[in-house]
This record gives sequence, C-alpha cells and structure tokens, in this order.
Amino acid sequence: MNQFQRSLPMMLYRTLDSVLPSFRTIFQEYGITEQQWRVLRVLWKANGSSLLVLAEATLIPGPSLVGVVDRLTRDGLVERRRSTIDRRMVHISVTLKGKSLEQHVLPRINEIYAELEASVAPELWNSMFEAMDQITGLMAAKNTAPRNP
Amino acid sequence: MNQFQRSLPMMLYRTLDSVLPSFRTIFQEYGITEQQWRVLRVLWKANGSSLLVLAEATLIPGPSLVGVVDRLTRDGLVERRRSTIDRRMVHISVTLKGKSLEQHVLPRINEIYAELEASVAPELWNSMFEAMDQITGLMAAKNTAPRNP
DNA sequence: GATATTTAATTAATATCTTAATTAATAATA
DNA sequence: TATTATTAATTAAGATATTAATTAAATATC
Repeated sequence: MNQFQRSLPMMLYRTLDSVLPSFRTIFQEYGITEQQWRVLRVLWKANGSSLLVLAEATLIPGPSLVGVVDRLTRDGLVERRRSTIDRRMVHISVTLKGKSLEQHVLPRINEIYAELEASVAPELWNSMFEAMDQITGLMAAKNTAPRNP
Repeated sequence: MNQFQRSLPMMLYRTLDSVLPSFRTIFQEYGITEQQWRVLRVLWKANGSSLLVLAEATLIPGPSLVGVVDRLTRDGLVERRRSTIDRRMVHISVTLKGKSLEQHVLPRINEIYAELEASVAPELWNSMFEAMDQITGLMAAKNTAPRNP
C-alpha cells in the first residue's frame, strides 16, 4: 500500500469503516441512527444538556445536531426545553421512550466495545489510544495558537 | 472522560476532527473538497481507474463517488470514459487541469503528513498503525465469514 | 442607559453519507 | 438460445457534514 493509503486520515477512515457496521446493525434494530445513538448516549448520563454541550460531547457539528434533535423529537425520544435562565439556550431531555432504549441498546454496544478491545493486545491498544491523545492534544493546541490582534 | 468518550469510534472521530482542518485549509486554497482531493490523489498515480476501483482506493462509497466525479467533471478536472471492453465500466481520467494540481497540492499535504508523524514517537506511531491494521483485518475477516448457502 | 460585542441556536446552500432500488451490460446455466 | 444470475454504475430518498450567514438574547463598554 502506498503513501496515501497509509496516511493517518486514511488509516482512521479505514478503521472506522471496518468497525462501524457492527454497531449500525444494532442501531437499526431499534430504529435509530448512529448520530441519534450518540445524542441519547450522552443524555442518559447528562440529561438536559444544552445543544452546545451536546455538540461537543457527541462530536456532531451544531448545524447537523439541530436536525438530529429534530428527528429525535419527531420520534418522541427527546424534548426541547428553552432555558428560563438564559433564553438563548435550549436544553434537551430524553422522554420515557428515549430513556427506555438505554437498557436495551447499551449492553449490546458495550459488548462490541469489549470484543474490539479484546481483539488487540492491551499494550498495543493503550499505545494506540495514547498516540491519538497526543495527536488530538497537539492539534487542539495548534488551533488555539496565539493570533495577531 | 467516560466510557463513551473513550470508545474506539469516538477516539477515531475525535482524532480525525483534530487533524482534518489542517488539510482542509489547503484544499480550500485550490477550490477542491477533501473527497475531490482523494479522487485526484488516486488518479495521479492510477489514471483511468474505474469507478469501483476508485471507490475502494478512496474509501468513498459508490453512490457518493458518482456525485464527486460529477463535480470534478463539471470543474474540468477529470473526464468520464465508458470502457469499450466492458461497457458497464466507466474509466475516470484527469485532465491537464486536474493533473496540474498535483505539483501544487501534493507537497503541501506531504508536509502535513510529516508534521503529524513527527509529533508522535516513532514506536508509538507504529503501534497505532499496527493496532489499526489488526482491527481492520479482524473486522474484514468477520464480514467475510462463511454464510449459509 | 444606548451602543457595540459576544454567544447559542438556527437557517441556508452545497456536498457527502447511507441504504435500497434501478438500469444496463456481462456471465453463467439449463 | 432463452433464461437467470451477477456485476458496474447510477438513481432515489432521507440523514448528516461543511461553511457562511442570520436571529435573538446576554454582556461588555463607554
């Protein structure tokens, strides 16, 4: 494989492409998308998060998140609530229906997490995470670099 | 950070999110998108590839690739050519305009590849790649598992 | 206290992804 | 050969990404 195929972005894309189908199979059983799962996954632990907080926690860009929450609302899984303290903010909370998915989906997903982790030697797995942490940290610092005033 | 944030998919997404902006800045200078870059990057080395081959090499799904090639054609960077041997196939080749981008874009991108690789200790970098290779290989095997006839 | 600046959410426009279905051509088989 | 199956490309429909602009509310500044 050539330089391009072994570049960091392509390696990351390829790895994602290889692992996502296993998760998607499960999401489809419950009629949700991968992005909807991510939103629910955060709300189960941090119900009532604002859209901005949700965007950061799910890595879903703001403009996309609006649509994701629209469809979750349409399907009766979450509710929008305008903040009374700061009326610019919108809090999202799960409905009973949205909450009830947790006990069904989460165990299945955790199972796959475990399978994946078990498929690589622990030191190798940890090295991979450490490398990604370093890269993410470095790039984040780069994008917060001092700017001309 | 909790279980979810440290899951493999989220780690991969986060890493991609951290490195892609550096590349996109460059692509924008030349008026191309990240996907268009990937197609051109392959064609520069393997001109005349079929759509199917391009899809595999770029990791762009077939239906998306049709649109990407449409816009590359619209912008005069590539051309479609129906195969005379097997008329189901379409060969894509770069125009002079598309070829000329190579010497401008490629060095800039390689520079970033080098910066990224230099930001992590070599053994750690290699471990990360090895881990991703293992995972990709394992999942690929899983999806090629024996099926009931 | 009026104006300017910043922030959270949203909209808009274009591009891409995902899944399923379709079309056209080739290959396989009775 | 006629039929069936397979393959390459495309279309279709809904969901998401990307970038820029907009709206409304809160803060800052004078």
